Amino acid sequence: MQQEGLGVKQRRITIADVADALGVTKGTVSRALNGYSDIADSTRLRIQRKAQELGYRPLSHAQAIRTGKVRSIGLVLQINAHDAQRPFLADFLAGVTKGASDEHWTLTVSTAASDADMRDTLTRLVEERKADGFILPRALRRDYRVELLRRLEVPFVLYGRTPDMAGCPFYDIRGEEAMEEAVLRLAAFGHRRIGFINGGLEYYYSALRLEGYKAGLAKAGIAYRPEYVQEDAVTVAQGHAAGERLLGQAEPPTAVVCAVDMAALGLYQAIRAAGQEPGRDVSVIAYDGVPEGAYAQPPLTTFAVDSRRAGERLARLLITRIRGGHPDTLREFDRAQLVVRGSDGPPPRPDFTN
Amino acid sequence: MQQEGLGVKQRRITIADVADALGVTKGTVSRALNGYSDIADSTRLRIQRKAQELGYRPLSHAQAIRTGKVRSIGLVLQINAHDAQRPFLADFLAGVTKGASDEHWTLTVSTAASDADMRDTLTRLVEERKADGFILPRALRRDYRVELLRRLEVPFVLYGRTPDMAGCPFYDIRGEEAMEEAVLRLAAFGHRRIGFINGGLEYYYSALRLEGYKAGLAKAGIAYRPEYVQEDAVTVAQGHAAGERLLGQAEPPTAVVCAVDMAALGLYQAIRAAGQEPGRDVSVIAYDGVPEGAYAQPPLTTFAVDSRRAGERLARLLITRIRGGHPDTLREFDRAQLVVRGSDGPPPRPDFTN
DNA sequence: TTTTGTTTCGAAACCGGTTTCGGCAAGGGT
DNA sequence: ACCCTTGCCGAAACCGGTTTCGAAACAAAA
Repeated sequence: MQQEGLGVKQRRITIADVADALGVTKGTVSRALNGYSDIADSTRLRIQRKAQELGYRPLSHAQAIRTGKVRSIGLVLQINAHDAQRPFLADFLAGVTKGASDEHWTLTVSTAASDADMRDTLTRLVEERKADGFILPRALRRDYRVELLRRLEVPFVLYGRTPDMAGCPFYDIRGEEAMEEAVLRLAAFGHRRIGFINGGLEYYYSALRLEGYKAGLAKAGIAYRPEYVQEDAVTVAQGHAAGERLLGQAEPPTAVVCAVDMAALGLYQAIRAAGQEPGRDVSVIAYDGVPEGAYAQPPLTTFAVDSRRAGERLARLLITRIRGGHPDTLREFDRAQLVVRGSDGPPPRPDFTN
Repeated sequence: MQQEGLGVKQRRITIADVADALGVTKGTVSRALNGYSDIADSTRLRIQRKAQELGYRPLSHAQAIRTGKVRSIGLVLQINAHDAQRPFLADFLAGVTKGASDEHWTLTVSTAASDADMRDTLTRLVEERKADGFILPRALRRDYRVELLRRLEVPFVLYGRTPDMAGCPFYDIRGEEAMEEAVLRLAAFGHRRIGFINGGLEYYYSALRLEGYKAGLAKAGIAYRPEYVQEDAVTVAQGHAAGERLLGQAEPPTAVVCAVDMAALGLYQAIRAAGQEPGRDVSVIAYDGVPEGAYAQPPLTTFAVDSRRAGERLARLLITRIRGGHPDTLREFDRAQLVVRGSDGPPPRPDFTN
């Protein structure tokens, strides 16, 4: 346990120490440890053993000066007011650092307040070689970060999808499947008037989730009614407003699917303001799995995403990409997990209007 | 591999380029740019100008190999279930990266799931020189991270205070002042039975805030009643439970100060469960300024902390510490900002019991 | 036996910076 | 006129690794 006290501040074990201990040269040690084929197996074994015994760990920034690779994952977070990713941030970071440190990589994070800021930050990190590649969270409909990094020939991996996915590694959770399943579940309860509150318009996921909602309606044999769809609600306030627009109609929905939990919490307020009770008078199924949903009244039925796993998978994908993996093989999907709580059920009375 | 694409991928400007352009040696350029005194001012100016013109930026990891400093701030986040810091994480990170990048530093973040994990992660980052120093968020009553880094002789700066502050740089917000002010404010409204729901016991801030609460009582001339104090509530659920214990008493408080917003939101539930209305029957003042508080019914009166500023100040303090600043001069305080919303006011009827 | 390969490793250059050392020239004192 | 500083900068070593090049040792082929 690293006692080694009183300020002696013991010198690190360098590659030269390992070489000297074995009577070989630094070059031999380096090649042995890096898997070059011109090293006898017996020698490689001796060197690996001794390195292990001495506790030798190469300094990544010393390697970087020759190789150009610093073994670091870059992550630039967009910080804006309506930021639905915040609740998951800690879990997401935990996942990324897990995936990174398993391979002895590290995570370099920065933040950007605007698109221009994002560009600058990315280019700066690339120019100063602070990261070998980037995880791009929250894929946009038209993602300028992708264009930038492609031009700079810097590896990246997307969290989410974007229309033009050619040669673009990504990890994503099929939110559209969840939306479809939500509609079908509500239809099975007997709902026929099912609304949809969508998430952020600038993100591609909102396009996908809308498709999922429509697919669900189609499978359930319910006609699509544009007035039942509200776009661009990612906060409680926006969900509240969207809910008011939905419930203020002559023939309001008896159930609403929300693309984002926080919007659903706002919808709760709108439902109550209309003198009704969420879950009893209006069913709600949402998506994300934020902790607040579990404490809401009634507890929110939702499709939970595993942000930690997402972070870990993204880190792994990026690392193999940087190591030369072909982009088209680096694509991964997961499903959101339905968590049944108390906000959905049969409609208050059977509905024959549709 | 590394096919070196058809993109010209122009070579970086190195220190040698600058030197050649001016007919001087690398050493001269280096010393000029790093403020050595044995360089003529005229030469220094020429070199600075040319470096600027060419867009030369030294590679921090190339510098690091000689200097041992990578110009990176380390941040290891403890990830556990009852994590009150999550809401602020994005803002906090934004602040830290702002403070860091202003000085051309970067932020290396990692996570730890347990104390042992935290130790390992810190030592690993130190051994591999991934960070020159650390920001330690959430100071504990007895902070083993401080002991560890002291022993390793690695610079750090604490977010919060800890009992033994000798030679320990820190930034903190005086939560105790806020608690005191909250009590006085409630007393001014006419409350005499003021409860207190404290935060996480393992953190030193809870000791301080309890003192602040007591100081407020003393100033208001109200006797301290131990049964009015609940400890260790940082989540909605814990706040709910603490609220039940408070309200279940024969002579329940008419106002409650909460050390943590999330606990206050739980207290709301307990108040309603007791058939009363928060803000009208029981006043609540809390601390943190989480966004959920603004959307709660009634909106929560609270002392908001500026996490972004905290992150930025901490980054600056750490950097000057690493540059040799004396620890005892690196101490900074801020105040929390009272945000008056709708959860506090006069007691329902005057109280003469005390 | 000589030639030709192979395998394996040492020697040294190299990456992009920093830092030490010493020498030259100008200035100051006597 | 001489010595001694002092200011300024070039030369070269150095940091901890990686990578190239070539040669020694041995085996296989001629």
